[in-house]
Amino acid sequence: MCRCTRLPTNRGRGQKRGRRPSPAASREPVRKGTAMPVIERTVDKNSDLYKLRHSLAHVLAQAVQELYPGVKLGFGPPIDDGFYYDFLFPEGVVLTDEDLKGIQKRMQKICREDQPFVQEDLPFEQAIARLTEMGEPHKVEYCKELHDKKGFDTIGFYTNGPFVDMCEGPHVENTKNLRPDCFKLHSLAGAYWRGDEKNVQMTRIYAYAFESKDELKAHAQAVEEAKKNDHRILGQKLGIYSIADEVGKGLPLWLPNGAAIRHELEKLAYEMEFAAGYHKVSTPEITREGLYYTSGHLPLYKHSMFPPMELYEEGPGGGGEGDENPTERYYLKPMNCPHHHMIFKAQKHSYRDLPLRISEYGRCYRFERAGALQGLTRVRGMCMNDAHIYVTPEQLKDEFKAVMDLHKTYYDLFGFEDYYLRLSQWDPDDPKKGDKYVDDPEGWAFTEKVVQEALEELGLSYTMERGEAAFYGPKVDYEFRTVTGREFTATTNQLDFAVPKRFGLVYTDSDGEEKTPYCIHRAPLGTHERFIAILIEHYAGAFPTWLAPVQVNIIPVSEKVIDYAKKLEAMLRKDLVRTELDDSNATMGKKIRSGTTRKIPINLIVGEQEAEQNTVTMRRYGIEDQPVLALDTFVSELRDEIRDRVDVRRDMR
RNA sequence: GCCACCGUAGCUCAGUGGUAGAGCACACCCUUGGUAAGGGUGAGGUCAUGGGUUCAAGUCCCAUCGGUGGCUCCA
Repeated sequence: MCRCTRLPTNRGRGQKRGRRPSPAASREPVRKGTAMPVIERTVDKNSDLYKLRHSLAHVLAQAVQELYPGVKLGFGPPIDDGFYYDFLFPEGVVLTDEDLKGIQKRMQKICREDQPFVQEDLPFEQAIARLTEMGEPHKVEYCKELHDKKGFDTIGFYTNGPFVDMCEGPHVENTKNLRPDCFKLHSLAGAYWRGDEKNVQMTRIYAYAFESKDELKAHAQAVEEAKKNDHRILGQKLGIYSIADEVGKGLPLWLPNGAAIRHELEKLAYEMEFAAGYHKVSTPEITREGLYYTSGHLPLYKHSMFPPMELYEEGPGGGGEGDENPTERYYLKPMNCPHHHMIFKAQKHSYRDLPLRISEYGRCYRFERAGALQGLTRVRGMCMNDAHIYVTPEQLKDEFKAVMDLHKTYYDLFGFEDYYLRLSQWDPDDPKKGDKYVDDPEGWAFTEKVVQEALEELGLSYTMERGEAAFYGPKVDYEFRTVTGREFTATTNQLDFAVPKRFGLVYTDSDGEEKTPYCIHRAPLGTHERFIAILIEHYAGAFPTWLAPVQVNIIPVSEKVIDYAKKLEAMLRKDLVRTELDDSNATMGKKIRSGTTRKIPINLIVGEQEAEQNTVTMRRYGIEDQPVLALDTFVSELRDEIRDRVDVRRDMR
């Protein structure tokens, strides 16, 4: 991509006009696209911080036991920014946010006491006896597991004051080492025992904890600050999307500004895919059920699909109560792959056609559970940057690598740095593997080797997850964290050695034999919904010009120059630049403020001087200097900036 | 789906049982202004929805719907 031609970024240029800007205090700060405050992801178990958090978790349990006799304990580990503890409260006791204050107070009291942490190891039988006597059924269960499955002969316990917990440690020496002002209980949540929703739901209390009061305060502030970049806040403020009860949860409405971003992403994808030899296709959003038996979505994926639309002899809606047998069932598509396979099948293919790459920004609908929905990151209706690539075994690795390269091109363009790759493989030792994976150990061995080699040949680092594969093959996911700290798979590259066979897809090889192709499922721009959520947060709502919903805002100094401003607007719009003219009856300062708070990348000031000299004064978002540019220079350089998708503020993010 | 909390104007929020409020945004008028909020006037709400308690409910209770934070699940 050419980056040599670009509009001046205004930095280092001397041209300034007018007064100095007013004091910064009156301004909306130009936010950086920061993610969550930096958090230690893996705290060393012997570090002071780990001991502190671990010990405070015990103090929390101790305080809760004192205040709510009869409470049962679950797990209480240190986490990234503090710790939590899970409790099962006696029947009828419901904890609310208000109660946290009282618990925190009791904890602080314990911290002021002189209670040494004393460690002891008990033989397994004695440990069970003690936990049983303590009335801790969950601890007993876990203790047995440590013994039976992990071979522990002795079990560790820690005692401080009146409180005893089964625990491997380590801890601080004494509760008085725990500062009462460096932790804060901040939220309550339901959590299933051992993370299994078939188990009882316990009450989890979360806390922040740091080594000093200042760090705690800084963390709480950073969390507040990060929330301002939340795509749900900015999406509302910048008019990107809206979710209306009347339409349905998880079904976003894209406002004009959001639709403009979608348009740019689709244009980007089209250009990249066209150049890489993809063929664009289009498929319907509803489909007869039979296709999903072929694909295996029914019944395997049924829980994530909207229930079917049923047709009866007498027409849609049916012939009434007695008419129980629909003649046809249609489903909203949850994925595009079955349709793309049908497109492959619609024509006869030779090995000469391969790799055959078919792509579509396809709309899919999934019945996500209500509690899982979240802004744009988790929705029920989505539009996916999908493509399926059919290849011979020989082509598989290179094509998989080409998709990884495409990812890299996109990620470099956006300047993404804060993400990681996750390689998901099957789990041959999973007792339920028959339900989760295609039963073809050789296929798994081959494709996993291909994927791993591809990653290594490209020199990419990744984490490996056993048991996280798709049912048809291994995959590489690109994982992101939102400003609120949630992790999401943004984009994906998957290998499929099973489904083409189910569909009976074949190509004629050079030897005249019909063979089944491998398939790569890929979505390097993910779905519009999740990807735009990431972009909003990444750019803190201040998009580079090519992606910005409104690219140029024209601010006439007075009505005297309205004709010049209108001419300018018409000229830019003719060039397909998303331009607005602020001809409202407001002062110039007000218009600048408004253009800036809307994070429009370029505000143009035009007054009598500009009109006379055929120039514009360019005010870029987040950049102080304001050059005066000849009109044709501005237009041609803007055109280049947009065409080359240059992000002039890249180094400032 | 489960646990906790929340739902008042387009947005952000105040209003703890007795005549629905503010700021921003919006409309109109004055102002024609050279770099982050000029002034005035006005419109806008069955207080999410439906029941209940009460002489009286935005306020108390119940249910439903929606949102937030988690758990589970996932692009």
